[in-house]
Parts: sequence; structure tokens; C-alpha cells
Amino acid sequence: MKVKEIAKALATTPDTVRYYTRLKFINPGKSDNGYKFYSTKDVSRLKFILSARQLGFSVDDIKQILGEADHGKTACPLVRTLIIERLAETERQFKAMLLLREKMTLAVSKWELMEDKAPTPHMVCHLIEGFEHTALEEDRK
Amino acid sequence: MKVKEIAKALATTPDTVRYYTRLKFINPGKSDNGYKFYSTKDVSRLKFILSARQLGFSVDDIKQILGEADHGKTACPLVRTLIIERLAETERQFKAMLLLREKMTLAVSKWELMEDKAPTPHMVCHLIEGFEHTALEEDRK
DNA sequence: ATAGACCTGTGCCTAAGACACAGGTCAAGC
DNA sequence: GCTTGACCTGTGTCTTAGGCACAGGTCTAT
Repeated sequence: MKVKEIAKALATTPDTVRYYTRLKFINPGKSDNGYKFYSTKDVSRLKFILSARQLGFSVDDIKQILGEADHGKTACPLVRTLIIERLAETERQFKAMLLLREKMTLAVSKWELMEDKAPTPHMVCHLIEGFEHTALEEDRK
Repeated sequence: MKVKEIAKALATTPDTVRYYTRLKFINPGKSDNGYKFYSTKDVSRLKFILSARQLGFSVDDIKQILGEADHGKTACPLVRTLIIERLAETERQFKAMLLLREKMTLAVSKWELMEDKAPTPHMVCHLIEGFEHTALEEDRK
């Protein structure tokens, strides 16, 4: 298979395939014309890579995992360790986003009712500058 | 104030202050010794910038907002428009993270009970490669 | 023969700073 | 007066996971 074919088969882009090829995650052969050709083994490997990405593993994680596997060792313990770390990080980000979302939603609704104001040397936009203050007042109620 | 002082006063880092200074978001004066000094006006501006960042505005958004304000125009309409866009984007990301988190959590619990397996040419790690398949089976129950 | 679609390798771009480095400046202690 | 350490300056590079551009080679259909 050529690069566009394998990309389409696995629902990704040629650029992504080339990226992993560059990183030597997959090692396709070469035709006489210089085109790379991807075997079914390459397809399996790429499928693995894409699945791992979808599960939240980083490209560097995948490099480590492939490193183990390519030494014939089982990567399972590493995989279990890594996903726990990634999940913890995801959890942190998730909570941060939840907070941010609430904050933004509150801002949107508050700002709908407020008038416009011209800027002053010490005030760029009273909506933003006043927000934390008024938000705190709300909390106190 | 010198860079470290303003940074501490606003609970940020000197690098961040220098970054916004480089972008001309704040325009401190210069002492004879070449050190920059930040006035109370610079403090207000930086405070605004940091508040806007916390509310989910991008640095480029802030550039636009400052651009309006520095022309003496009210930035409020722009601010309202931008936050709605940012909130929509945050909402998208939030939903994606929610899904990812569930997926990862499911993977962690499933993988706890599964044995390790050595890799084969067409299978790097059966935990990952088998996940989507078994996840679908679960859904069917 | 030529147009258009594909391929190659290389390299730059992203966001929001963090970090490094070479060199200048200041205050304190000796 | 000198050294040491903490601070400052400007500049440049690094981070993620590819996306996009470009110059040039190759295949296919007309």
C-alpha cells in the first residue's frame, strides 16, 4: 500500500503516516521508484499507534511501548503504569476545564446585562476587570 | 518596580512579564542602568491581561482587545463576542475530555485483571489492541 | 506528450511561555 | 577596592503532534 492508501484505510492523514514513519515507529519498504510501501505488519503497527493515541497515550509513551515490544518483552506493565499517569493528568485537566467552563458561563450571562464602557488608563475593559470582584461578591451571597 | 517585583505582586513569573513586554502589551520605561521599570499603569494592564487569560482568552484575543482599547474605543462588544467563541471551544474540549476520561477509566479497570502477553509481529500490546473491540462488546450487553 | 494526481525529503509553523546563555549592574561583606 | 551572589538585559531555542509548503521525481490517462 502507498501512503495515501494506508492513511485512508485507517482513517487518518498521509501527513500523520509520514510523521510516524519519520519517527521510525513504522518501517515500510521501498519500491524501485522510491515510493514507500506499507505491508500488513505496518498496518497493524499503525493501527496500534492510532489506538494508543486515542486512549490518551503520548507519542513519547508509544515510543517507549514500542521499544519494549521490539525487544520481545511484554509492554503490559509499562502500559498499565503509563495509563494511570495519563489518566491522573487527564483528571487534573478535566477539573480545570470544568472550573473554567463555569467561570466563562457566568461571565457570559453577567456581561449580557452590563453596559459598554470606554477604556481609561487604568481600566482596559470593565467587564473583565470587574469580573473576579463581582464573582467573589456572588459567592458571598 | 522591577520585573521580579511586579511578577511577585501579581503572582506570576518574570518570564511571563517579559513575554508580554516583548509583545508590547505593556510598555515599561527604562532606567539609566538599562533596567525596565513598571509603573502602576503597567500593573493595571498586566493585571487585566492575567485576568483575561484566566477567563480563557488567548493571547491573540488580548492583543485585539488591547488594540481596541488603545484606540480609545470600548472593547466590550468584542469581549462579549470572543468569550462566546472561547466558551464554545471550551465546551467542545470539555466533552472530548469527558469521553476520554471514561475511556481511560474503563481501560484501567479492565487491564487490571488481564494477564501480560508477549508481543507478536502483528500485536504490540493486546491490552491496547484488544480494547476497542472489548469495549464495543461491553456496550452491546 | 502533457496534465494532474501522487510521491519524496526537508524544513518551517503552531501557543504560551520556560529555560539557557552571555554579558551588564547592583548591594553587601571583606 | 574587590569579590560574590542576586538580579537584570536581549536573544534564541525548546516544548506537542502533526499541518503545510516547496522543489523535484513518478505514474496514469488522454
